[in-house]
Amino acid sequence: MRDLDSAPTLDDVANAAQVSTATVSRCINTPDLVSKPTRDRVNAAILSLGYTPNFAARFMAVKRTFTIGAIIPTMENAIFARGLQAFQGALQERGFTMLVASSAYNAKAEEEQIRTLVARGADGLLLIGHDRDPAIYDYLARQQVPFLVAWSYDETAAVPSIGFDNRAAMRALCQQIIAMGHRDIAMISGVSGQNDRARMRIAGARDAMVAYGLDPDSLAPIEVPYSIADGATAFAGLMARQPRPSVVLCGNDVLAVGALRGARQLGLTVPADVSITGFDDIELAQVASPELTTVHVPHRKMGEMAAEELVAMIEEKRGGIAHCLATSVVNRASVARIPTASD
Amino acid sequence: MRDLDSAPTLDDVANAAQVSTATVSRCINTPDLVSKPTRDRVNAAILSLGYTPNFAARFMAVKRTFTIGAIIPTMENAIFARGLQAFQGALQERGFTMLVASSAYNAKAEEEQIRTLVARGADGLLLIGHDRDPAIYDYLARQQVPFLVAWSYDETAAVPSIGFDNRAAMRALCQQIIAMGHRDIAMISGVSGQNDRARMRIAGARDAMVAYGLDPDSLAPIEVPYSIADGATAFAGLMARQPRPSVVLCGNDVLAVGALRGARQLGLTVPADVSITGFDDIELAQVASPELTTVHVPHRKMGEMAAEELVAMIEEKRGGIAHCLATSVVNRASVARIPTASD
DNA sequence: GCATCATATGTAAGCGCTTGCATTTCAAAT
DNA sequence: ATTTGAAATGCAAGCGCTTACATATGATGC
Repeated sequence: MRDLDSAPTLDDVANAAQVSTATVSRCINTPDLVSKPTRDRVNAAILSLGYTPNFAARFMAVKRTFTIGAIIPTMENAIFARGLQAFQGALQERGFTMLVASSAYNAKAEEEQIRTLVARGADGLLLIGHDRDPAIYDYLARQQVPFLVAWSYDETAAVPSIGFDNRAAMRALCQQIIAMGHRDIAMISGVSGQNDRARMRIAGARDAMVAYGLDPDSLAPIEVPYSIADGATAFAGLMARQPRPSVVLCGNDVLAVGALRGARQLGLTVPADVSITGFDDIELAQVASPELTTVHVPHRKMGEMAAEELVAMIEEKRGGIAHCLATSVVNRASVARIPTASD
Repeated sequence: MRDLDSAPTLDDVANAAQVSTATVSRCINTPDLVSKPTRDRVNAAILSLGYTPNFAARFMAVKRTFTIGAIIPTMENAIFARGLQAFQGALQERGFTMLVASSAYNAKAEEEQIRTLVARGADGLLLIGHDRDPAIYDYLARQQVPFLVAWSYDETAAVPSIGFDNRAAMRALCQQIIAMGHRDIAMISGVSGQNDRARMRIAGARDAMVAYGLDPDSLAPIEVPYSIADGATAFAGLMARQPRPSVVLCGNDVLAVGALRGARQLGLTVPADVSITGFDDIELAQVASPELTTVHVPHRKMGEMAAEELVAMIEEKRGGIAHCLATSVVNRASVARIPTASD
């Protein structure tokens, strides 16, 4: 009689089916090695006991979990959701399970999540962006856990990444804005401290300004957390500047929607009074009114590629290969053309 | 010399610090039982080796992981994100880690995720909605894993839930709609098959119609997956009905935004030509234009309470206590008052 | 009828950790 | 000086599983 006080174990099944634990294990993992009658008996026992293998025990024995951990900055906005969903889908096709943890844009928390996931035997990790304490990379190396950085691409970084060129993407958008006649450009950025994506987007905007002979320092981006409310507040601040910006570049769509709200509160019409752009092209961008001109990022594709690459790294025990995906500017209704007298 | 081929273990640390594994373990878990000099020596060894405890091994020894699993239908829309974020926050305060998996509204996948999380030693589980194969509840009971159902409240259900009364909430909204003069009511619902929330919302709408002497069958809800595109398509179908509905109740905000888009495509003005309502009150509802009249759900509160309750269930080894949170109708701009000739 | 071999099953070690119990150490009390 | 007990540490079993190796069972070929 097994202990009713806890979940059934391999042993319980073995007893019930009158075989050894080895046979039960084989029934589960390599059924071909077990004769049909025995197999049936074991399966019946498994079913009737409601047995599920204990992962931890299996992990200890084989050192594989077929689990991939993903640590994202937040679930609260849709930026990562789509990519992750695709990531998970692709993973599942390959027999892996995804577990996600969110760090709330907090470096310390992220580190803890990483340790948690590794300690739990994640076979690999998906991380967002490059910026983090080098100690974490040391740790990962020491633990020999394959990992991949996504949502960011940096050919100079030592770690493999699958993403897009945030800088070039914002540069392209900003160049187009300038070409449309805008000269007084402002920007609302996410907090760039531990966020290379935010930093690169700022850099891209400055690049474009330099290319057109504008003073990049006049961009003077204001940095706030990625939320609608913060976007609105920041926008109000920007509108007080002299000269008043004719366009506000936003670090992402959420911020842009906030800016839109800010404009409405100020009684300004977008894009007639002021133009606004986003970044990411999440659903929000099309729901907003006016619809946002933004940078389209192939989130889904990125998630799939990340899964593919990460699994390959694990299975083939090799380093990762970086991939850079193309982004594109999508023009919608939130940007106006400005007639320029000269220049 | 330890095997450089794998992560350092307790043994490695013990060797390096010249103590037994027991002492190292105590250093980590009950430092008070270890003398200062020894502790320092051990900590130094831990640091220099970059040691992290192996969770699986610890789990095997103590049967606790301080991990809670959450299985949500999707990450793709914000419905669950806010609640989960709050859930995770509250969990963290209590020393637990949250791991989430998404089932993509697929019952089979959900079952697998549940097993995965349980097998990985989750101390407890957060599930969304009541509808699922009874076998899963059996399994959970047999494995003795505490779990809590959220986003749904059902006092008659045998399992503990923390949520709100979807039926009453929709009833309240619909009653108000009728009171505003609407008689031709249509509805776009999520797929109600394995989704008690969707079903209850439909039931609530019917309740209201019955209360006002309208034929509830005329509601004839059309069911589609929760996506903007599907909402738009469904809306177009509804507008072809005779008589044309004066209001379209939507199963959630995402669908409502889709309906809004559908209306725009048809050249209809909301709410002048047709009214539209949502459910959930996620950010989208305020970003949409016109802003959505919807049912406000206290997601954040729900997440926090779920965390509190689940942890209590685990720590105190007791059953869960159901809680029902209040929802409220929030009136914004997507519903018009209709002048009724009579009655 | 016996060696040979494929097939089916069992035995037991080991994965990394915790923890009850045993042992050692050392200071305080007698 | 001896006893006593608290404090610090070590020993070793056990958590549930996999798997190399050993063993048993028949069928096959000579």
